[in-house]
Amino acid sequence: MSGALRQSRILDFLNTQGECSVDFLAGQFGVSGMTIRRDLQDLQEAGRVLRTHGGAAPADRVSFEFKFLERGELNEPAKRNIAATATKLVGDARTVMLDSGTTTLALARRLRGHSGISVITTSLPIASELQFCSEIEVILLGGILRNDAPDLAGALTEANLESLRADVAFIGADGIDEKGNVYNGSLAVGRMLGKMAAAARRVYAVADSSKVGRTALMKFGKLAEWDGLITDRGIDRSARAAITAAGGRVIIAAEGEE
Amino acid sequence: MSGALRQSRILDFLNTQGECSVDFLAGQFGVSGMTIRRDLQDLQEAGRVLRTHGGAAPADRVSFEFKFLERGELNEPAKRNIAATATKLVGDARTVMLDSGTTTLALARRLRGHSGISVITTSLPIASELQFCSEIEVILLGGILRNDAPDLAGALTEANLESLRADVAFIGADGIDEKGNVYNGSLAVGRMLGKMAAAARRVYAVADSSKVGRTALMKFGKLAEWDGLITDRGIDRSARAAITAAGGRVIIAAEGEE
DNA sequence: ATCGATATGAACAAAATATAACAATTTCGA
DNA sequence: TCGAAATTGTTATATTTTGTTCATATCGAT
Repeated sequence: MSGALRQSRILDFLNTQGECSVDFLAGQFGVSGMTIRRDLQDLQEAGRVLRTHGGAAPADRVSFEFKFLERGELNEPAKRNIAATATKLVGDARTVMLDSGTTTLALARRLRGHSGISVITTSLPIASELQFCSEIEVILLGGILRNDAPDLAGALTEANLESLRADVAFIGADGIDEKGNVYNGSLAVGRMLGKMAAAARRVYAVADSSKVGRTALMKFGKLAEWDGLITDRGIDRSARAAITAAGGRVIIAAEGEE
Repeated sequence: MSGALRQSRILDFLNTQGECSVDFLAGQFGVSGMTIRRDLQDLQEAGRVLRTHGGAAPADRVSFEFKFLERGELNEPAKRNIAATATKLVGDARTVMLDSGTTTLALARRLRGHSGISVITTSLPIASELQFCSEIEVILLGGILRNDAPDLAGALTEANLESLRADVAFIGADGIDEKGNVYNGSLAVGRMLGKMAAAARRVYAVADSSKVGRTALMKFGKLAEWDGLITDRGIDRSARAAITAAGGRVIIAAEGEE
């Protein structure tokens, strides 16, 4: 059993039966007390348990997690650069809509500096990221929690979008073709994103360059009707030219922006 | 066997039986540990597995945590008993509304066993708790994320409740007086909970006995119009008699139910 | 407050595991 | 068939993890 798994199990024990002694945990896992102490120290530093003399107690807070498959690295430079460029395009908008996704999550992190803005999103991680920013109002759109991703979609989400307006929206794309059509891999999400785009005065697509030139299940928008695509310099030259010719604006994220 | 196929099988192993050691995988495929390590490195870079020392875990997930100060101990026996009793009262309801709070969170954990039900909630921890139960549909009501608690309220939440109906609702109370009036400490949340109660066929209040005999800022319901209050045996005898006389039903949670 | 018992963390040692470099093998296209 | 490229195995060298010992700190009961 790996250390990470053992630590996770220790949390299970603490959460189900309250305080546990080091000796008890050592016996449960067949390891020495020192190992348990080191585990508990890690967990304490992460704020997940409270150390007591002789053992540990569940932290005096409920922590919960939203997990999702990490498609690409959150820290991929391209995504960070795209997020940095997108942040500048927020400008003086007071109301920002954010689609879910790792790029928009990186963008949300950068919004923490801004104050007095409202963020409207379907993404639980984004809501999590901004929950303690007292200067930012987070509005979560209602809807059905998807099984494979921590975000919301469905009829309720769409209905909510009908009654909201934003100054700017940043929407992720699973694919963008040469004509500037924007695609999503899910029918339900694509339909919802179409309404999100319709509810914002300015709309930007965010997508790393690998998405350009690909299509996906559902077309839900057109760059010519939006305000731009923010992507990285890896974009294919001819694809870029074709999109521009079709009326779309392509914004290349500057590199090394932090 | 090709490398790609082997990597795909490795994912199968990890997903079906959890953490696997390098040696185990090497034995399964009849290849050296080095080959497995290279496979795992590829999979890790693709974000599909988590490396651990000695093997890999399927927790190929990024997690985001919501944390909030817990007012009472989640592990307080009274709350667990109340949750256990409430679970039985779900009966054959297909749609369950859950207020946010530690008691309802404990109730949500018990619902994981049920299949084919829909859970409607304003609580992010509850959504988190149920997100991987594929048999349970989680509907998160939209709304404004509160700064001091991981749940939603506001006009959007109330509007969402207008369009939903549930078989049963469990609603936490900050206070319950002798006439069976149910109170909440926040105006916005109280108003929202009034709508939640109106949207359910059966409604139960859940509150540990310390809340009985107290009032709070806003009255939003009346036990006489609901189906009962689930509390623990610590409830004051005269308060219980008064509530019953006023037409409220008091349900005492059995102890030691796990 | 004092004492004995227990818990703790630092330092070190040992075992298990990872990494890098290189050799051997296989694959695939011309 | 040949040879380049990719894949895999082997070996030697780091790195991580775990266990043990021991001086110090902490707790609970007088």
